[in-house]
Amino acid sequence: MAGVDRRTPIRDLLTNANAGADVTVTGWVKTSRFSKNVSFVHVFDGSTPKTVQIVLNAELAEQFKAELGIGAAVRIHGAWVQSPGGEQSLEVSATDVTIVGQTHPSDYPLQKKRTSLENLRTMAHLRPRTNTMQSVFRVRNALANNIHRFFQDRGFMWVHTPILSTADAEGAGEMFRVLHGDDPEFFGGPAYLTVSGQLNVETFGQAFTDVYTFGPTFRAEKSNTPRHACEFWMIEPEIYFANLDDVIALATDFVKTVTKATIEQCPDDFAFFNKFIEKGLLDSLNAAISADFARVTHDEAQDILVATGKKWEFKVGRGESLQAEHERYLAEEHFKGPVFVTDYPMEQKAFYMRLNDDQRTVAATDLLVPRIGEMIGGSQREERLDVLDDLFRRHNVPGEDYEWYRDLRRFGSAPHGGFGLGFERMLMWITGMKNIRDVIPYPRTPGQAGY
RNA sequence: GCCUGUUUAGCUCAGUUGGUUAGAGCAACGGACUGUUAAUCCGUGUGUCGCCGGUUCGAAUCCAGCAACGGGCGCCA
Repeated sequence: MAGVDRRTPIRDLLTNANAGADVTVTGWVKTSRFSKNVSFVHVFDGSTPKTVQIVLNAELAEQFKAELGIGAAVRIHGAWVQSPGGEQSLEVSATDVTIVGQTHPSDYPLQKKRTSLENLRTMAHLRPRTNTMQSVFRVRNALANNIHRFFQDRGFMWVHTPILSTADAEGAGEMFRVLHGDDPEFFGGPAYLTVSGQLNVETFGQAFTDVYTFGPTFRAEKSNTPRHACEFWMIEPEIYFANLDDVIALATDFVKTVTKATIEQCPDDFAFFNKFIEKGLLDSLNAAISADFARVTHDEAQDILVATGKKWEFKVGRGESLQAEHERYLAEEHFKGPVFVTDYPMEQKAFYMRLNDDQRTVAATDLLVPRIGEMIGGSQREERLDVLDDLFRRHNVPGEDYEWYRDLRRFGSAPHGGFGLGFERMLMWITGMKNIRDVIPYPRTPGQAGY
């Protein structure tokens, strides 16, 4: 039973249309129905949203009835046969049943019926067994894989930027302090968990041309929203000999290619999301990735908002900042799809973004998408040392803390840019899930890191 | 950080102007029945009404405090 042939994944089994084979299935009971002559047990193993139907004769049913309730771990040996039932063409006619791990339905915290996502968060150890979480995490895996494949196919190098950092002012948010119990000076000073790999990856971009990061990142902000977590994964490509147009072209290619590949790989999971999580999800995703992404400047976006004549909670107009309500209006109602907003006022963006010729705006862009808001934030970086120093001053950032970053502008500087994409936000966009906590295996939010 | 809501059975929730033994659906349990598909039918209520005080003859219900968990906004991805 050990080794490579220890089981047939249910996903593979269900694609085998040839009846007659001897098969072994391992997994957990999803539901079971017993009667005098014939009984049915549905088993899942995580390889597919579908279950395989196991048929038991009266003798086996009598023997195992008490132990085949929801949640039990089982190994079933039997024949792969035609099914008279209406909802599957083949099924396993069991000859041997082994109860590998017992459970009792009356104690089991999950039930055959619907359970709220909120309640599931209180049992992080069991929620992966539910239909929704099964689909979410299969798609999370496929999305991650497709992201790597997108970059690898285009010759990008994956750079493992550090998790620990002593830089405390990267302009991307509050940081978690890392303390060594006995030695506060372990790193020669305060150390923190990274809020972004972008500055670090630039070093490698200036040596390998096209690079990206893909890893965890940490924000110590007490954000209490369905879109924020203290620990999340981020993708940050950085390309050299490139300008903002190249960054936008890359981001467009990225979103379209990766989304399309993931939908194609997980048809059953997307059918589930489309039916139970977000009605019309597939239509809206397919429409988004087959149309051109809109593109407007920050000034134009503000003009659009002013022209609506709507009463906004926050002020609109050139020079004002785009709030969530504005971003949502632009993506959902005005452009009805993803839209790049470019050329933000300098003071609204990070110090490293490239100053435009108007001396007022920077070559930055955010990609706004329906339901999510900001999914990507990117820019061309300031490659001119004198201008960078000026930006340090204007942003009140101590340039002396970034000598190594300034060095990059001294030794073979080249125009470059990139973007940061919140992995979970993209996952929410393609699955229709409404809360970031429900697309992370173990969500970390303020007050919540138990397990 | 600001604003706001929820907390009653295993789950999802109802519970009137404060009133006697606290309810429904589903789950679970017992039984019947069926090539069934979250099967169906019959039967059974399993509860510190989040916690702690207060008001009252009487509190799930009113008041104060606390806690947990959500939602909106900000910060951002």
